[in-house]
Amino acid sequence: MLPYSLTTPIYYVNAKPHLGHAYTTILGDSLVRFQRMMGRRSFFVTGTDEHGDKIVQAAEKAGQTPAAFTDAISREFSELWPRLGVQPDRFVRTTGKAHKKAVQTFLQRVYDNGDIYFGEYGGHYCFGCERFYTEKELTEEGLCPQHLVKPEYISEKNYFFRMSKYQGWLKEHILANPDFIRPERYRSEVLSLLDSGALEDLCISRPKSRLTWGIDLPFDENYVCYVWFDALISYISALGWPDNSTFEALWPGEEHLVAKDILKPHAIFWPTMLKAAGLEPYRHLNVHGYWLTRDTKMSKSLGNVVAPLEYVDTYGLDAFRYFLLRDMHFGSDGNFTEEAFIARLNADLANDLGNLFSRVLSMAAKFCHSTVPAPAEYGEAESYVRELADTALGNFQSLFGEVRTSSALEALWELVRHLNKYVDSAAPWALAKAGDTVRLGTVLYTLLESMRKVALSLAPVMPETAATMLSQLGCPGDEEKRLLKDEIGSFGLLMPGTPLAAASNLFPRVDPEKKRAASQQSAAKPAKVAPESSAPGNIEYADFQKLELKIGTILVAEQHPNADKLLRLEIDLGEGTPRQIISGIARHFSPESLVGKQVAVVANLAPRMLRGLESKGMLLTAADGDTLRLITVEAPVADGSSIA
RNA sequence: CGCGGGAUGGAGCAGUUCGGUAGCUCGUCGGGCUCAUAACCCGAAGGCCAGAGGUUCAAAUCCUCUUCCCGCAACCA
Repeated sequence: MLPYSLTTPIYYVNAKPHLGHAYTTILGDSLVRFQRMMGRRSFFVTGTDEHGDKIVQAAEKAGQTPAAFTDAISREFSELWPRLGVQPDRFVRTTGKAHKKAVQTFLQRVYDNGDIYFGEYGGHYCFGCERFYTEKELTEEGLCPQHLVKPEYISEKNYFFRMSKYQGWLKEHILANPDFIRPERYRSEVLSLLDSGALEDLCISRPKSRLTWGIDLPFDENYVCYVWFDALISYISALGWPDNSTFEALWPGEEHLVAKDILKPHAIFWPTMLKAAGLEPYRHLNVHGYWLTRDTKMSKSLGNVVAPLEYVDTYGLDAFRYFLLRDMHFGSDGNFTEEAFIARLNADLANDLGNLFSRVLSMAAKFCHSTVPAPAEYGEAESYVRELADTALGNFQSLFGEVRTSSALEALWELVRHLNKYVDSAAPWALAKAGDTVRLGTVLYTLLESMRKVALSLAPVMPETAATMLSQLGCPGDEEKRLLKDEIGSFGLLMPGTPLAAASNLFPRVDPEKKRAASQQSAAKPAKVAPESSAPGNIEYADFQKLELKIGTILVAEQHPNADKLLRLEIDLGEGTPRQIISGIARHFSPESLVGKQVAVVANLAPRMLRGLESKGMLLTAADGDTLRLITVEAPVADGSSIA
């Protein structure tokens, strides 16, 4: 059987890990665990991408060297994965020695093949953004869309990868391999991209005069390699290419897992790069959508992207993993809300699965002294359960293998739900009352054996819970020993006489009302109960004092000339001249309604250009769902009055 | 016309590739059971599948047009 190797993207370390990273990596982990349980040798790679100007900038901002900065953020990623139950076989860093060597070998090889050439790169360069713009990206007047200034046309000598040469080959490859890019919608998107025009060659270098934080080109020491070329090669450098045999063993069985925003580099750059280097393309590019959080639209709230990781602490890791894989249909966007999370946890995990374990183990305790009973003759109902178990597991396995985790879990739940029905119709308590121990044994055995199959199937998604369930069923460690595919068509592995757990409470129900009250309490708590300012999440009073909060009167409010969502405000803070503040509240307030109001303002925020206008401060508002309200005073005060 | 996604019973979604009795979860209402985590089981109500036109024996599904939402990128200090 072919080995299975899977990569997540290597994450760019200019920001800390968030829900999106967590999802991709948990999904990857589950897929790899699944393949392992199907009997395939497997290998799981994740890592961090650490070169480029953005990193240099972010490091400068943090007052660190790029090396120290990337070390720190990279560690945040590598230390997060164990907390999420993820165990990569390799964590690759693009600043690693082996990776550098791989990139240089790769470049040299493509260079020797004649697919890298030295050429002129002309473009509209905006010094504010420190980047080039294409004609299309500029405004109608030919200005930088960010700063609304005329960019300078500069030309620069650079190295180019002859990507255009492989356009025809790539298109044929995608047409000949319908599941090369999946799901279908992204394959279509790539095909239309290829059809829409000639592929341009890819600029793959930056002169050291502009950027030194990168890997030296092997054939010109005045240049470093530019981001994508460097980053994509990590997928093979992680496997030891060009040296060791891991690569030989695993390539080209490679699966890549990415979010839709980086479709183009993976679907177009990467295969053509591989082709140019004389390597086979990967097997599948699996593309998923985004998690939308309710707060995404509300720009004013902070930290909403990290918050979901707190769900792991509140509700448990396995519930979190289950939710992510169950609620997002692969390829589409998904919604992450606490309501949806609790609803899923209660319905699927507590009511269906948890309660099934609870009631069956409890009956086994009452009627069979907590040991596995011996089955006698299977009747029609039992045949149906066995048939359904085969069908459900079969569907689960084929869907999971296609990365359709949501449908796969749904298929498995058909069995879980039926087992609850079967309990009701077979009514073991009635059999016990009537003294029919033979029939009772058959029914309970059928339930226990089916539950074992469910538990085993869930191991890739919920490793901890699966281990608990199997241990309660008297077969601890089976998730390591048993192969999932052997569970189809077999029945009767559980040994009669094996001791069972006396009770089970896998997923306690969550009361949404109480939960909300509790989380509100805990939000209010830290100030009172934990005056220890060193507690994480709290700030020192001195930190608060750094903020200069003031009241001012809005003198002028008008639509930003070049932005839908922004208003341009002039606010009198008692400083003689009013402040110009740009605020993203145009969707919530009409300009007329604001003039004359006294509002709260952060007065000492660093100025920032917004769509061409400078904003010197920030207007404070209260967000209630989608509704915004101004923070104002109960009676008029002098402009410039401070808030404390 | 920047790219893309979507509109299916009260809510959230499958189903659309390859036309053929409209399905799931939650919620609501009625009933059952007592092994269980106020859970589970049975039953019911509730949809002319956004609108208009077309193809077809037959359209949620294919084609054309329209309307309305959303994501990305911009415009979150």
